[in-house]
Amino acid sequence: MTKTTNFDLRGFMPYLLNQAADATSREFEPSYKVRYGMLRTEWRVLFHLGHYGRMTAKEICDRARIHKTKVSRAVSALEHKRLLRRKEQPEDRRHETLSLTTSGQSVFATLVEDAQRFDAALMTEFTEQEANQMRAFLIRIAKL
Amino acid sequence: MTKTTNFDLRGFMPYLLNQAADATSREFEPSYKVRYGMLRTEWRVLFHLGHYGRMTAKEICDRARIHKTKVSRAVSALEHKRLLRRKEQPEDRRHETLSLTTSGQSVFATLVEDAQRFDAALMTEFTEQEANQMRAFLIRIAKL
DNA sequence: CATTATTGGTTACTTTTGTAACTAACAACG
DNA sequence: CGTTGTTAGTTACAAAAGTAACCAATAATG
Repeated sequence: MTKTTNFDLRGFMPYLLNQAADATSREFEPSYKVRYGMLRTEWRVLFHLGHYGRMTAKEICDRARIHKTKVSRAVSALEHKRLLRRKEQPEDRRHETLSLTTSGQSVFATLVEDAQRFDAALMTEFTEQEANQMRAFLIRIAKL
Repeated sequence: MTKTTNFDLRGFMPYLLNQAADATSREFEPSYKVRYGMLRTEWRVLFHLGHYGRMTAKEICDRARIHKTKVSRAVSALEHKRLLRRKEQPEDRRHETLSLTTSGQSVFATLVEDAQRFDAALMTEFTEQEANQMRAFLIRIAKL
């Protein structure tokens, strides 16, 4: 006897969120991958530093909710690309403050434009009100 | 001179979608991981078979938008767990139809309950109307 | 202050994913 | 029919992510 359920994946929020996240992320990926050989985590770290200014790796972990090993790897990758600089804090030598180099800032500026263009294009099909509603919803879901 | 931009990640849709998707998926993961040692892709394959009945790996790839190698691996994992059965089609021996075993069906039934419970809990903070709006939005974004 | 705990960060090792090349079966075309 | 192309699916190898153990610096405690 084959038991039939009425459960549909297309109503299951985690599934829908993943599909939507995947679709948009894949589409946006080339923006940083092709030109700068960056990985998603690197992009995120760059954006946190670009937006919030200098901060420590730990702060990035907390704000962006990325595991410290991922951040650690992204930081050294960005350092190798000379987009970011570390500076050990004399008052607590465990901390190192991270900040973008000049070239990091200019890459950030370019990528910001790409991101804004992408987001605008993505949202053309929605009203401004819908878009804001969505953002509010996602922020609540993600408990950001 | 530190150039300040007004770009905020918290308004960038791909970022928000990923944060929300990650948050919910991580929370839901134990449901299939702890008890059945399943991976996310395995869960998805199981759910496609559970919901749509017997189908081929290719169909799962297309519907669920999962790469064929991932599906291939998930299928053999589920097969090893005796949750799924393959059957070669005589009219075209390249195809193999997949279907859940009895035990696969009962695992599916249990997991459906978990999923429904999880989704209900997740959505308590939202009105039914909001939830539906969200789903509609995500389906459009994901072009499902 | 010596010992233990905690914290920021890295590294080694394992698991999972992505990419590309491959096999086997069938289809299409000359 | 034989060659070439396509399709479903697997496998081998490389890249990335997760986990846990680790190191060095500081904080907390007896």
